[in-house]
Amino acid sequence: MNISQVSDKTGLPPKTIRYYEEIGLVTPERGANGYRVFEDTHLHKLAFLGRARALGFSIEDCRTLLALYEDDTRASADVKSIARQHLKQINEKIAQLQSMADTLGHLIECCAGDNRPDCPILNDLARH
Amino acid sequence: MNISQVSDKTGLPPKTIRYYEEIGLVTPERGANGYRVFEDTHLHKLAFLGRARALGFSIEDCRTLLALYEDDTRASADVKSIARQHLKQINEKIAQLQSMADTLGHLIECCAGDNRPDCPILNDLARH
DNA sequence: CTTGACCTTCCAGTGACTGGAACCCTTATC
DNA sequence: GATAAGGGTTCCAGTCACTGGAAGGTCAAG
Repeated sequence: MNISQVSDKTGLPPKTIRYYEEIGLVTPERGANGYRVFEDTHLHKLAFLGRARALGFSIEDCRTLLALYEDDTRASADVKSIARQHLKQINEKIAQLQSMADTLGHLIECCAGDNRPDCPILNDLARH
Repeated sequence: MNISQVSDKTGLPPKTIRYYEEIGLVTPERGANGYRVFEDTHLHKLAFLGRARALGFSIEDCRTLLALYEDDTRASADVKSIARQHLKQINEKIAQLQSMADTLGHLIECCAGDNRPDCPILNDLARH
């Protein structure tokens, strides 16, 4: 399989696939012409990576998850621990964004949004 | 005022203040010794920037907001428009993170987290 | 034989800083 | 006057996970 077929099947851009090879997440062989040759195992791994990334896991988490996936003697506790930690960070991020959104929403409501210069948003940013 | 005093008063690290100068957000004079000399106006602008960044505005948005702030003939509608657009992006990001969190939370609940290898989290990531 | 769609590598850029090295200036103390 | 601590300065590299683009090799169809 060539890279564009893998791209189509996994939804990952070719650039991303090459990048994943560069950082050692997949290691496809090369054909006589220098093209990467992907096997089903690579396809499978890349799809795994795509889904893990879609859940927001960092590349390093993905590397660990992939290693755990390949390790028959893994403990599910290890996977769960990574996922829990990640979920915690997501929730913290959500809280932070929500706080921003609340503040912004309030300021926006207070702003007339007309052609006069008075603006509670700027007033708040400039508060002394 | 020297940079560390400005840092103390604004809460911005000196590195960040230098960076803001580099990209033209503030333009302090220099003393005979080459040190940056900050006036109250700079302090004020930097505090403004700190608060705008804390609300998640991009540097380019901050640049625009600062320009609007300094423009007596501004229309509050312009400020409101920037804020609205930003709020929209925040809300989109929250929705995306919330969706991740929901999926992750479900998978975590389903995972025994013991020393056996069976793991619904990995199964989901590896689904065919 | 040419065209167009592939593939390759390599380099640079993204955003908003952050860390570190190497070096200069100021102030206080000995 | 030497020295040491604690400022300040510049410049370069690194972060994260790609993404864009240039320059060039390969392949299949007409």
